[in-house]
Amino acid sequence: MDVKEALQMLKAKGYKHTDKREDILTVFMNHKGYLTARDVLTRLKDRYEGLSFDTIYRNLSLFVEVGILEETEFNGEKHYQVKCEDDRCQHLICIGCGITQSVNVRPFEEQLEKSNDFKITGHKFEIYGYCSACH
Amino acid sequence: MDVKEALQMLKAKGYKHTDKREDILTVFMNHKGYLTARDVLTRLKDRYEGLSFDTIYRNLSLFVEVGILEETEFNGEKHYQVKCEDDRCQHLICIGCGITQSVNVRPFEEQLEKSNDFKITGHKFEIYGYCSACH
DNA sequence: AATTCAAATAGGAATCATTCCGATTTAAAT
DNA sequence: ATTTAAATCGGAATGATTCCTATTTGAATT
Repeated sequence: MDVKEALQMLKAKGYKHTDKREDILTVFMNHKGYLTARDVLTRLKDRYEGLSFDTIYRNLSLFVEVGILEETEFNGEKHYQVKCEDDRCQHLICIGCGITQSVNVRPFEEQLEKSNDFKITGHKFEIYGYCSACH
Repeated sequence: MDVKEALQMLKAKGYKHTDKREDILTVFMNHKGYLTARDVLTRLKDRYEGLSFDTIYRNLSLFVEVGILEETEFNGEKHYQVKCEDDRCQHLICIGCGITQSVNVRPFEEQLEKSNDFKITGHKFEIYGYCSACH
């Protein structure tokens, strides 16, 4: 996905084009990985003197809603990145009652570490939804 | 894991036994799923008039450090539950630079939904660690 | 049973991310 | 050029979490 495509997705849903909106999208399209609202503000504050967190957060939420970005939380902050197309999976957490069901994917994780040259220090493996009792 | 075992883990590391500490552990051992600090306070405020968030959070962090509980964040809050023994896995996030590597586990997720009678509304699939550039 | 001292706690202030709100500005359709 | 809803600003409000200082407590020791 590129900036042009993202802007078209917004336009298709009736949202206006603004310079800030485009620049926020550009920041994400040129970055591989997660960014926080503060990261975005830091990258754009020179260009826009009075850019507010309200504007950043409002746009980030919009982009998630429209399907341009995806959001996750860690280290006490929300983090955003361009949405990946291929789905992934996790550990079951009922958002109705909090009941969890776990899934053993350890062998898979061990293989990942070996084949990706990545030193694992922690993990998060969750699926949110409704369990049978909360449907 | 039960309360007695958890208390022994604490004692082994030189932490004192307190009634509050034991009651917080009991709350978790009797609950299947995640709880927030507020959830714990709600369950114990009748028994302990002036129980403070500081005490709750200090103990929750200690329990995570010692390996009794595990922590995750969603909906803007930290959530805790008794630590699971079997590891799980995710999506790679370098805690040095934020770079991510994704893994397609969609077929696995589809099967989970069918076989667990669980309606998936969202997911989180992440592994924290260091990528090859940040070792 | 009394003493001692580091650990634990209470209570409230401080911090930090995020959201809210009223006033103002802007995009883009007319 | 006009109009109007959407977008933005700036700062206040909120809510979770952490910090700080005085006080209390567990449990080891006398």
